[in-house]
Amino acid sequence: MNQLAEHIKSIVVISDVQLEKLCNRFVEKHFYKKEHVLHITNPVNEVYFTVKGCVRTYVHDLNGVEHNITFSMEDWWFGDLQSFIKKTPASFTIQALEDLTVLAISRDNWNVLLKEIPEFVEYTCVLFRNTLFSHENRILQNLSYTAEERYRYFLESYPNLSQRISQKHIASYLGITPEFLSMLRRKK
Amino acid sequence: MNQLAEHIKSIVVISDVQLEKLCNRFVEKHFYKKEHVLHITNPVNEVYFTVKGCVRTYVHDLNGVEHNITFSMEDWWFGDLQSFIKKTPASFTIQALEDLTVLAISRDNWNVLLKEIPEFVEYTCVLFRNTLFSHENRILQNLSYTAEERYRYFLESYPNLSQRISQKHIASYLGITPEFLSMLRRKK
DNA sequence: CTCTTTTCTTAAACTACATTAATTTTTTTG
DNA sequence: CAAAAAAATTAATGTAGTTTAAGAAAAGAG
Repeated sequence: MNQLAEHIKSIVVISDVQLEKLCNRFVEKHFYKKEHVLHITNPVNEVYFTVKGCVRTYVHDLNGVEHNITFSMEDWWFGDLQSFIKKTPASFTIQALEDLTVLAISRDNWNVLLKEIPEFVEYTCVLFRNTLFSHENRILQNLSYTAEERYRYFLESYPNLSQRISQKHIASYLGITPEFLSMLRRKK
Repeated sequence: MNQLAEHIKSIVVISDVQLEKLCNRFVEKHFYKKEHVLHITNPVNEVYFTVKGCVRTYVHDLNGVEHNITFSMEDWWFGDLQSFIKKTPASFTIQALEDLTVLAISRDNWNVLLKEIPEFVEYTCVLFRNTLFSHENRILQNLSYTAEERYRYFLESYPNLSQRISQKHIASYLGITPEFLSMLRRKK
């Protein structure tokens, strides 16, 4: 539970008492590699903080092709936020890419924390904002950069991730085929 | 000033007294068509609520080519949020595409409202979340859809915008050349 | 450790979209 | 309203990235 506490303290000022009240609302969960944390069509009642391992969040397009939207690893949050908040069915599928330990928080506990712990409001606001900013940058990159430039940027930004995730999945994240990524890598 | 008040009331429950205190922190500003509301390299000290007109927010890539990131029109917020919050230099340029009336709020007033009016915190949180969700959808679309599909989706989502904005700018938003968009339109 | 499955690579043919450049249409401005 | 400037169209040629298919390498399972 300590890892979440550290993460929160790195973002907002909060007393240890409040921090403990906060952390008590989370439940540790485990998933095996390849297991689904969240499956489209299921209701979404939790979001997750990653303690150990990594996951991919993806969608199926109209032709049934999978597209990786994002990866998450230690100290990152993940989940289908849109469905969690709007109470709509999941639109993403989330799969563990390694054996996974997370801290899960239910919608009810989430709402309790928002009401009772102002620091949690602040913390989540900062998280939302940062996510929003990284989305902005990603949209911008898709418009401005070639696949090769996007790949190089991905390597720079997430050097450790690229060691842990198969190229097939990286290609899908970049919006290209694995074959083309393979060609880019050879060129280097 | 009424228009902003209406917009806020459509999102959060708030008393008329609070609403007036809130609205008083905004200043009305005018820009002519083609004028820049915000220019890269300038400091960012305001964000804007659109009363009348529309704007485009864009970047220059490494080759100097412009890419439209987003359009905003009546009842939409715009600005370089990232720079506004982090106090970094602007990374976007924002240009009026029509004669423009906005309500501007300075960083100082923004912070006052966040402290004094809890409903404003709630309101901005909802705005951030919605922006985040629409960014998510856009990233997803860039990965999954062809230019033609993205164009059709744009037309459906913003039928009035497509009447007011030149195709050159729409093409840039979609990440294609005006020539190719022209070809797609002929095919229809 | 072997068999099976999945992932990665290579290469040829193909397609969505870019580039260039000329022409027409629309918008802006004096 | 006429001249100039900007935007839109068309068409030929070029290229980044896809598709298909086959073989090599790596990972997973018994």
